[in-house]
Amino acid sequence: MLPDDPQTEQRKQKLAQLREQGQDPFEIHAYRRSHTTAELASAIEAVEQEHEQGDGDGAIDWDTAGFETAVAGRLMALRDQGKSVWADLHDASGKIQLWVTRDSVGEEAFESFKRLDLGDIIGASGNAFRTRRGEPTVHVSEYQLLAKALRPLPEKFHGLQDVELRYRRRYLDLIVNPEVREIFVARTRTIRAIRDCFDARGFQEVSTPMMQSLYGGANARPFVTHHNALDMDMYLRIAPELYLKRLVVGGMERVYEIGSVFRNEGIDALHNPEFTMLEAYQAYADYTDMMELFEALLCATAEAVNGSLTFTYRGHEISLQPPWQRISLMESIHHATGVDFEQLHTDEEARQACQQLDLGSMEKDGWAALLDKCFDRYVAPDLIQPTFVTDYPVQISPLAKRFPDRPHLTARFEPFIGGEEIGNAFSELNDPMDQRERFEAQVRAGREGDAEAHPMDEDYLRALEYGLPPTGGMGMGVDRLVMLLTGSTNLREVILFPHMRPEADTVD
RNA sequence: GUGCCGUUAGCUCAGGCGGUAGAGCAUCUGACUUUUAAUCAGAGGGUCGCAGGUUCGAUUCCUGCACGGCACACCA
Repeated sequence: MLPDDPQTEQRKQKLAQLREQGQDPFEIHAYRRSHTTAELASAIEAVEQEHEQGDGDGAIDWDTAGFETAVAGRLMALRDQGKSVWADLHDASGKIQLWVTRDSVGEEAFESFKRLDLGDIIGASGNAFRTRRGEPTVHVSEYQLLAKALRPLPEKFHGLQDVELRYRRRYLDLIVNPEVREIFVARTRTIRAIRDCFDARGFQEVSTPMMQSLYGGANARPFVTHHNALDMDMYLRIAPELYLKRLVVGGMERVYEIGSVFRNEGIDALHNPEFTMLEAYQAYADYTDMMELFEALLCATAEAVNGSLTFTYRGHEISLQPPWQRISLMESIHHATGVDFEQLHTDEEARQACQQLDLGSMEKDGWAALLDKCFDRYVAPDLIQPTFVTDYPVQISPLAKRFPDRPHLTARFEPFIGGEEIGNAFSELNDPMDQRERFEAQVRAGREGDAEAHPMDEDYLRALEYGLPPTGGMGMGVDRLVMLLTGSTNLREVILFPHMRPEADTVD
């Protein structure tokens, strides 16, 4: 059990006292309210407008014009004035002021109202009115304690600042930092806009396994778990890709999935081991269709969150107005660094060519890793306005289709906004023989120490052998999109419960 | 994983060249029937992250550990 501080001890005593008096708040099962606080504020405004439009002369007499209301929420401020108490009541929609007077609730209830604590959940009913200072208020005639808060809340003015506590105790963060709730409203709107966008285009939302006996669809290390009854290790998925394409083989021509994926790697401002991925596949389409899809998705989500196609991210004014620019991956690197990866054919040549650049230690890096480093360092940070980076080399695109006339390149792109990659898309490789060779190359890379290489997936190859239509596919990190749209600079600001090491006191 | 920095009251933060600490909010007592970071008067509250070491004495110095932040590494 966690140790109690004196304030908690005091609150527990108050609860014990209530129980002795037969007023245990935890015995209450429901409270029927007539208004949320936001509804009540607009209802009060409506009364005022009616008064103004009618033959209303002068001030409203709230004793007659007011109306009965019942609200419920968390007590967030108490301003005791002796024979009257002002309180702020917060609910999910906002807040409302309560005015409790001795005359309105009676001597006994008035005294026990004063014994309530900040954080207590109460329901209150009474006459709605607006104070002289303009605050919509309920003049309480009856109230009920619905749940006792046994622990004191963080400070009302500064809120909860400690980032560790904010993430560990997100409930507290949500109670005292109203802007946090806004971010998660934006997140919900984003996901709803994504669904609307796909649904309108005739896509079917599906769920594919999160626990898999074989992982794939991305270059990442998986988490391993164990199924006891089957006595077998399983992997948490790193991507839904290979399952979704099996569905396209099965005739589900337009599918998408929004769900968690898990990657066993470091944690930082842009990475959480579990994050939310969107993937979509469209039969008879190619990667250029996916570009349009990205443009449509970003526009729809930005409208849903910010009501505009332009927004500010890290000081940059960004416009999502389509069409977005396109640049070729290797040309952009050539342009920025003078290194032309298309002319480099071995790891050694690539290392030679990169000597003059500031890439840190390169001994372990091959051609592909150096290309990545060059791009990340010299090109990506400048891709502020939405840009499709195209034509990825086949070596680093094991699931993407080649260009017939340029077989070393794939019909693949990654969109960048604000200097950050927000997704990945390509024309899907549907040639089972080519796919087998790509897997074999991955398996070789794995044997040579690439921990993120794909394993061989015979069933996926068999599915391709039944025939995958030409298909365009895309993936997007939903959390990063929400970061972008909300101006957040840390992924954990848009994930309700980001991963943390266990807190010593709370585990046995 | 490596390096640097941090951890002081429920919360937000000061402070201490080694002699066990302060403020604001919150809490408690009292005053106050239009307040809203209410106000006024008074009071209580601390294993200074944990464990060792040095020392007459450690919250302060040293070492280790835990958790967190930032950077790098790994990685979308």
